[in-house]
Amino acid sequence: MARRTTIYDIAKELDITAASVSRALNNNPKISESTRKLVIETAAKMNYKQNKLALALRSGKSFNVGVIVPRIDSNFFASVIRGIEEELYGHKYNVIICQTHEDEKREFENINTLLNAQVDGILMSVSSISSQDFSVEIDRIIKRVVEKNVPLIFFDRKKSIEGVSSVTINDFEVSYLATKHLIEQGCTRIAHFKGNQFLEIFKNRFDGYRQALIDSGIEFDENYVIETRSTIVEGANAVKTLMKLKSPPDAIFSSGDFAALGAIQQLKSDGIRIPEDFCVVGFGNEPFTDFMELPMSTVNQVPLEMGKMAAKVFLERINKTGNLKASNQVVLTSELKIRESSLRAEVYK
Amino acid sequence: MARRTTIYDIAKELDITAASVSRALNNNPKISESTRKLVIETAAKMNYKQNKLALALRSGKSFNVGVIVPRIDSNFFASVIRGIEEELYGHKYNVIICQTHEDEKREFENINTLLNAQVDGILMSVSSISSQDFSVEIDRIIKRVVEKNVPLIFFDRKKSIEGVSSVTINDFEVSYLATKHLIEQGCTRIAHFKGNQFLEIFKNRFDGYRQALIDSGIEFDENYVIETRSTIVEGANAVKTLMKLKSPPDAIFSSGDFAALGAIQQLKSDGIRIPEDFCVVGFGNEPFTDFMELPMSTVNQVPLEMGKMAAKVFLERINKTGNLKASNQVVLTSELKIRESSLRAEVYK
DNA sequence: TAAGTTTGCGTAATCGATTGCATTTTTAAT
DNA sequence: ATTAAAAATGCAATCGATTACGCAAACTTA
Repeated sequence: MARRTTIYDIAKELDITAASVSRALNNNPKISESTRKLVIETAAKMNYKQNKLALALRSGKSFNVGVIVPRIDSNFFASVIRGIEEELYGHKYNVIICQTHEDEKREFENINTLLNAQVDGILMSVSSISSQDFSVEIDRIIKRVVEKNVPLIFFDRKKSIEGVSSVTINDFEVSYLATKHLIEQGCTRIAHFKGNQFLEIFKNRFDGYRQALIDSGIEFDENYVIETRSTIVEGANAVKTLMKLKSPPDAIFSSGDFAALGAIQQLKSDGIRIPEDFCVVGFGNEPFTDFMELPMSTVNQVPLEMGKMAAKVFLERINKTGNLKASNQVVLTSELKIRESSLRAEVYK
Repeated sequence: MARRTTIYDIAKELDITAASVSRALNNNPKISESTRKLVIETAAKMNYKQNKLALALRSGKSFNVGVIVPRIDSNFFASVIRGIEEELYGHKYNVIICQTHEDEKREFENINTLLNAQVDGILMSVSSISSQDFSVEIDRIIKRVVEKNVPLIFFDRKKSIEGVSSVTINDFEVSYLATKHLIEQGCTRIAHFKGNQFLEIFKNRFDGYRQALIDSGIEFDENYVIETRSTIVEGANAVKTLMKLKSPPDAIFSSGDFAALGAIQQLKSDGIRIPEDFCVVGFGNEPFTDFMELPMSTVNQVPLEMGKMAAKVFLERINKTGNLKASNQVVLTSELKIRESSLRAEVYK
């Protein structure tokens, strides 16, 4: 391996010291113009490239940020990461990706790995939490991150922890709107696929749904609420359960697109007409929702904006060394996309 | 910022030297059991975490690999990255993500950034190339990477460069199969949406398509081949052009799913029946292809396997220090997924 | 020309960990 | 008890860059 040129190599070449080379390359005023020119030329000639590792060790800044997501191959997370990368690119930061696969253990490991790698910040979306015990443990390690003063920014799946910034969408409001929309379409028995209630976003979606019912004078019925992960299979199973009720629902507001898709597939194979007999609204605006046989109503979580905003919050935090405890809770406005799966012709209402 | 504990802190605490602490923590045999125990306990108590930056500087191994993709928010690339991350996770490597947005300039920049960050390897899918000049320039910088002996592995969008490993799919063969399939369905005037011909994968897809025609005794007609990027708009426009021909085609084999989708949408709005009047096969197996009104035939590029394989090739390369020049060209078998957009009932053939 | 000021550059410490070599301590053998 | 061998530990260099400090040369100014 041809060893890479260092400032010492340049120094030797010019018979000066590495210190001068460093100064020449860093716009340090304590160097003569002539030497600077010489160094810069020689550096170019020798194809010198600064070793960021050495710089990072010395300066304490690695110019890497860690991003922790449950998985990367979902449109939402991939888009958020795209946003983060784009925003940070101009600021010379690199993005290190970690996946948890919704596994809390992996979450600890990832946080530790990133801290050991001396990242300058961590942007994360927390994993589904399987138990209160884990929740407590995660809180503990997160507090360690905060104590170390490593900027931590949650996006989407946040936890409310003092001193930690977050970027989320208006889950409650948009869920409220979605449910209201179903009511306006004439639906009266609206079911909900709720997500893991340890996660605030899913709690908020559930709350928004319930509040909309209450405000519309519709009785809230627990039997219409099923906890599902957002997969086609679980959505199909959930809707099967629902349709066995004495008084089955006539609409679903799902907290995830895939569960909604599973429900639609199941309903169709049962001969139920959508949207005439049954309306469905999903959540996430996965690309497929727009290309389906029946385009699905859903919520656009503005992932690109979310990623960019999370990156911006990180950059702000980095740039004000004082005022360390200030945390920043950004709430973006999401977009209810009404499509055919929940849009009834007037005659059906 | 509470400074992180270092081995020197532990050394001071126990009144020994950092060297001994290091040995104790690294299973070095030149240390007594008693000291080792003491050090390990104290390290735990003081919440010591190894600084990977210092280790990387000293050892020359950063345990980071760079991944360069045109964009991360496509199902294909996101899945490949997932595969890479999963495979490398167990080997303690981290993944740094870079996007080029199909911009050659960004591609240079990203390669340089990664080299400066001292990554232990680069896995990349090259960007669309806008001109021969750029192609030459990219070749030059890639050769620099090879000279520096930094492992470089192409996946999917490879370039043929000596000493560089690659993981691809059998683009020619599967395109041949897809075209043959269309012929078997009774299609006789098969068009092709080809991609950027500077990229081998698109060239291979085109060649596979053409060879299948020739081998089936169908005349190859240049007018049936249109270069498009894989977007809905370009696909729709391309099919408009095709349908204006004196003898319009009765099938399309598209080198991308989105262009195929655009074509289908356009054909439908023109009242053309699919698959009865017109068959379409895409490429990429984007999730939406399975959830469309008419599920689309396409090619599953096995991105997860591709990512894992690329990571494996990297690991192999790392682990054999000798035999440096050996490169590894892995070709995975992709899967033609025949769905309704190209599957005619017997009566129509 | 003497004194003070500025400029340019070298010396050496630092970031945190590892490791070859030297030295000390312990153990074993006679 | 003596000595050799073995084990444990310390010393100091190293990875590559930055920077406070100090010294010497050059430049001002009177």
